[in-house]
Amino acid sequence: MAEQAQFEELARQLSAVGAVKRDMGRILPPDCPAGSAAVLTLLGRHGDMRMSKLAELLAVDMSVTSRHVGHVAARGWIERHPDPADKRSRILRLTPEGLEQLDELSRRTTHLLAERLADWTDEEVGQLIRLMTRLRASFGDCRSAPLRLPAPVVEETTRTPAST
Amino acid sequence: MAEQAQFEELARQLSAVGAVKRDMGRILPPDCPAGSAAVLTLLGRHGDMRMSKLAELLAVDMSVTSRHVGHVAARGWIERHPDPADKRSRILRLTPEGLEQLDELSRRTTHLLAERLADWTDEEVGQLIRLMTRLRASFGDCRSAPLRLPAPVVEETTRTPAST
DNA sequence: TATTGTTATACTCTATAACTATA
DNA sequence: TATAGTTATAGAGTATAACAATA
Repeated sequence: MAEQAQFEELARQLSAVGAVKRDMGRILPPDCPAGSAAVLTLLGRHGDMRMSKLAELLAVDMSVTSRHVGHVAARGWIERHPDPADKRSRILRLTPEGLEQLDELSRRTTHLLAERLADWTDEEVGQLIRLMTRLRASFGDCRSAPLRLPAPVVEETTRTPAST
Repeated sequence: MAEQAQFEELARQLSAVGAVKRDMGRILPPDCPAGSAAVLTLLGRHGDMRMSKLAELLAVDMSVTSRHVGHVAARGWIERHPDPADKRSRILRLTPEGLEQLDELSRRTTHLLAERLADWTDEEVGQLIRLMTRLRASFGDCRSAPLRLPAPVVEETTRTPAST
């Protein structure tokens, strides 16, 4: 088990990594915001799937997924086919144009990372990937398990209260 | 230098880490969204500072910083003192109430991470912190250096390689 | 009655641009 | 003229809730 100071530092790093994400977002092709890029990437990796499956992989609510998918479909990058096994479902599939868009995405992100991480070794990048993957796994499907808050210590603690 | 497949995977992990951040955000105290928490955390760590310095640490535009600071100041968690050396500037300082709020933040995030990362070793957490820190450093202050996009492969590459 | 997916609404975070007040 | 900070506006991402269609 790690120490408290480490946890605080990790929390800080998680908060700050947003800057990196935003930097990545700036190179995305027109009409293809981060949400759309994530949809294309996951469909490219895992193949055709239903909305619910995609929402799970994206780790966002299905309403959010629906919006992203709508954006992507409106541009002809994916198609939504009815699921013969369940008429409520829709099967998502990349179109050839979607594949092209995905290739363009790969080119851009790869190029950016190659530039930014020019002095990283293969092993270092691999290690970061492994740790981030594990981090996500450790949080996993906690979206249902609200977690126990530490007893709300509104009053006396280690620190003297500001007597009002 | 790492391989392309690694860069794509890292991009995916960066995109997906948002789920972890959102999970962390759900435990924040009332009236204290992530932006406010970041302001308090950085002031607690680095001590009093000016807006511009805080904006740099947050790695966001100063207009964004101004909004977050306004929110935090409105709740009495920080004070904005005039800078005697430069009347355009304002020095930010945590109040005792801000310190309490910061303690509560620490408690909650520490508790959550201790729960989620119960099976992580001290060394593993430290490694993730080091790699994320380095990642941020590698991206660094690239907000000014727009970066060269890979030649827009729409038609033939009219312009190639940016020879430094 | 429960589940899949969509839509409406609201909130947070962010950047750009216009503005003020100082330097 | 340039810089520090504020505010207005707009865009992206997300969650909740209400809803439709089907299981």
